[in-house]
Amino acid sequence: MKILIVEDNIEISEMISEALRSQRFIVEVAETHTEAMSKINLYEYECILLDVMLPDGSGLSVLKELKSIGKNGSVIILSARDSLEDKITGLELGADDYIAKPFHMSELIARIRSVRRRNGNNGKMSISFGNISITPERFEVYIDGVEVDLLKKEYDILLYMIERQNILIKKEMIAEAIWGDYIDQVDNYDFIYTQLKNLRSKLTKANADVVIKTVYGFGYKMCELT
Amino acid sequence: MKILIVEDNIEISEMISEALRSQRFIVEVAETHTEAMSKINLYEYECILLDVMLPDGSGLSVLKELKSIGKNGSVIILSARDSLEDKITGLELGADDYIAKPFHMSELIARIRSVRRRNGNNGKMSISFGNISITPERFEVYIDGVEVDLLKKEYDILLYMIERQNILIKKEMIAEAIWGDYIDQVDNYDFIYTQLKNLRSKLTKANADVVIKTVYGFGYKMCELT
DNA sequence: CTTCAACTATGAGTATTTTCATGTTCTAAA
DNA sequence: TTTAGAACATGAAAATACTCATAGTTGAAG
Repeated sequence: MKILIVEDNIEISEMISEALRSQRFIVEVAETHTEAMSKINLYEYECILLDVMLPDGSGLSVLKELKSIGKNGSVIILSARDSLEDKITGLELGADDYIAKPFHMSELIARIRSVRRRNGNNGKMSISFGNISITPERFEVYIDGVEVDLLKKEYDILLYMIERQNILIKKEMIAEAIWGDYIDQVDNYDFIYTQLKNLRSKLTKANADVVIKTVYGFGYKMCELT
Repeated sequence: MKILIVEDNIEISEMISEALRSQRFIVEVAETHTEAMSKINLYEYECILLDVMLPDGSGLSVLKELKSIGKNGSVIILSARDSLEDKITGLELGADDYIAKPFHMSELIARIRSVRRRNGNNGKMSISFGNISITPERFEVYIDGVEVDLLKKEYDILLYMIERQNILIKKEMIAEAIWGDYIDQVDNYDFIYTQLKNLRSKLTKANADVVIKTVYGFGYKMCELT
């Protein structure tokens, strides 16, 4: 899993590289439009993280050029501001996702994994946190190597939270991600409480060393047991 | 409320569809001038979102052609740039509104609603076929004016099929539309058979004058009772 | 440090969805 | 035209998801 970070600010790219390397990604960095293009021409990257602000041109022009020469690795746009304009232009040019700075590293990692899965890149990737490991292609969950039976909704929630490990997750986001449209303006979240209760109890019973913390008035956070 | 998005960029059209579907609109997408015209000839759309830049001709020519054959659904022009010519030409050709990219989804939705209101369709946004009528906003189904209780999956399927009335629908499409991704490679369609059985029996019990025909080896087709 | 209202947890009951076993219909090939 | 196998239908059972009533927690206001 080779990733190219196109970003002129060295502190930022270092921070990202470090986070990704700790997740066993192989990371390279390009600081300019020119450098990015020459690297892209020389090597294959499975995913490219593209800053929109570069010293010698917009990252979007890299994207454009990249698509015009027929490269098809996944591209995630990093934008300094939450600019809808960049987002639309980026997606229009063929980017796979968009993330606004500042972002949590784990959110970025979640996006990278999700983009990879969407693009069907090699089917054997598993995601893990603590002693929990998930194989999204097979809908299987292991804790300490032992398979755990989860119901579909429980599985959906667990996957969603593990992809966002250590991040505060609003209840609304969970509802939207797992239940989708039908959950527009609900007056209560009983269905989440119940699913979470059951999920938690299964995780505990299987001796998971991660825990779903409640953040009063906000949502939840999946953390490692200290 | 059926909406056609005429837009060649799939990322963008998907972003829009998703936003609209979450608002209970029924959305279809055409990627080219040709596809757009054939869909418009086949079905009635209450609103058409028209990108001005298409691979095989300007969206404006779709608009022109559409007006020349006397279709009167609302049309909203989506322009990649804030181009005054496009706006003027579009409105001159009979578009109902114009919105410049990038736009906020909420703005687009507001425009659609406003256009719809202007065109006098206020409030009742319902889809019907034979004596069946559905109010997607309220998840209600009426047959001969009498409300019929359907379970959620039954409702989903009915809505999906009514939207595609008189069209052959593959089982796979139903599965994908109603059950989503995790149905990928199933070895049987028992769940569809069962849902269909229950839906059919409810429709019959309520004296619907439409019927779900089976097309052996392919799927189903929703037809009016002859 | 109380109090109160909003928020969350939980067990049990209810409803919905899926699976299963079995029977029926359809189509292509003999 | 017969027949075999796949596709589909169906009722009932099993699995899953949701709702409800109730109880416990939290944090801000007094």
